[in-house]
Amino acid sequence: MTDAATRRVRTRYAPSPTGSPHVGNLRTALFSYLLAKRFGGDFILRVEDTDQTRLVPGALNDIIQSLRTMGMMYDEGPDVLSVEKLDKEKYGDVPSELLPTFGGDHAPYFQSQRLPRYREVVDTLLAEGKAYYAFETREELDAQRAACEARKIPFLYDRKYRDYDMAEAKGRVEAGEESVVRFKMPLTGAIIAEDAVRGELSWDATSQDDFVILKGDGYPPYHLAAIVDDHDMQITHVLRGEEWIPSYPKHIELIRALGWEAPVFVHTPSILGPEKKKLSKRNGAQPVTGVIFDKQTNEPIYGYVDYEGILPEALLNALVLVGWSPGDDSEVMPRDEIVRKFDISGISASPGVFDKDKLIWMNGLYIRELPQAVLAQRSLPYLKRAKLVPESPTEEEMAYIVQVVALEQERIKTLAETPDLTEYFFLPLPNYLEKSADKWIRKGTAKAYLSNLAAFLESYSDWTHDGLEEAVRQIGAKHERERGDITHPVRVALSGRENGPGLFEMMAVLGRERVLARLTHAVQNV
RNA sequence: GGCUCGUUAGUCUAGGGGUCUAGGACGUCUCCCUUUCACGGAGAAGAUCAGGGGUUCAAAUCCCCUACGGGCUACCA
Repeated sequence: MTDAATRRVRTRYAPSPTGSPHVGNLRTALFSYLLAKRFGGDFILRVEDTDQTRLVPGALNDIIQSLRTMGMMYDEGPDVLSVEKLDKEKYGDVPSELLPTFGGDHAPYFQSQRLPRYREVVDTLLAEGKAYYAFETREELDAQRAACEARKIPFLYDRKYRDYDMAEAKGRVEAGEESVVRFKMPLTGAIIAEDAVRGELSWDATSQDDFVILKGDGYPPYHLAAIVDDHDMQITHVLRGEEWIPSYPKHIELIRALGWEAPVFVHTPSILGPEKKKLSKRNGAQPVTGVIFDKQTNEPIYGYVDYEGILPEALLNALVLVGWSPGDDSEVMPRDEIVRKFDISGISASPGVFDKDKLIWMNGLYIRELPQAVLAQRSLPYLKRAKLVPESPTEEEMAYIVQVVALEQERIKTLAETPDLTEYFFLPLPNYLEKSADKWIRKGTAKAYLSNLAAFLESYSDWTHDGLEEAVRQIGAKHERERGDITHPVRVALSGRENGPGLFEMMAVLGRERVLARLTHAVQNV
């Protein structure tokens, strides 16, 4: 058994802070997180910020925020101190409450803060004749590429400096000439590497070229940095999107040249948008950042807009099912069950479309399982945003909110639709749907019935579900009404619409004052 | 164009040579429950397992070809 198989499992999520994560990114993070947790190992967040020109302020915050929201906080990664050192102009700020005070033993976790180490590795490669300086300018390279494209032949770097005299090269570098360092890839033969879900992958060496491992600006590109860090941070399993497969031969050759042991590589299938294209911001992938709730009080801590009112636990459950299956028919699984069942063998090789409908269905399932008070707390940001409830509800107002939300619980599919579903409970008077008013209030003898009911209810004492049902049915019967003819006019008068919770529990929650006011209003003004 | 990965119903998936006349879930439709909607329950439609060749007594499952789709093809990640 190899060392890697017996070592403590350590996985990593290594995003580049060039944008907010979307479900595709997050799913890769999730798989990494789950694998680590499955085997009691460590999940590491490493920030791949070697391209300083593409940094997007706020991206870092969103990356950390989304991990927190999803309950997959890293065991090692950026901490308060390392984030403080960052240029806020370029990275944006991250609230320190979001960050651990101590990042871990393998700091720094920002590649931009690890430059000396990369330089060291590059120097070793240079000294061993496994890499070389190259002096083409970007413009020259671009011209070569363009020429190849024009002739419709594949462009590969021509390795002009591969055998260039090292002393001479060093002289030019020391003289201040701009240069890059390139890695000597094998010239012939097959490059074979193992992928944990696809098996053996193979490339012909002639399809590869000598890629850059140190850029002109002194930063390493991904290929070098990731390999060095994965080694230094003792990563045992690299889970990354399948878009990395083409550069896998570069990585494996680098690892071999350095004499290191390779981690297990797991290329996860892409998540596709509805157009069957890989998910990206361009085809409608929305960033996943979320409302974060305090564990004790369930109060929202950060006012983020989340993934369309989706509960993190539902998103996690729905997401894990794209590209992974436990092997049996289970789908709705609490997080600890997912952790228990997660394994590389269940990861599929084929890309999948993320099914929004199924997510929403699953979210409804999770919402129905929420205790009423928790559901109310989680709906609160949405209700506040819609200005239906005050910024700081009193205890009494909160109690009403809980009752209201509880009535709609089985109808709520996403938190975002809570305001629409419940607005008539909070508005002074409901917004009457024309169609519903025409059908149930303005037609026939409905108004006489409603006005009679209002009069009766004014002095009615049994203001409970059963009591109210008794009262309404009694008055309804007097007007020779049956079934829907009894309830619908009342329902529309009270809520302005035809659909909603059971009429009598609705009346009980609304209370006498609101009920009478609305009945009267419906008779007189609708 | 080159390289590379993939291909089971609209979607996510199970299955890895015989038990597959292909199982589950979302979505769709029908019915039941019911004061409405929803929930819940029962059922239905929907897949020649991309196509074609092999291998085998036997293939969704193994091999090859083709088609289609994705990805990569930077001093981006």
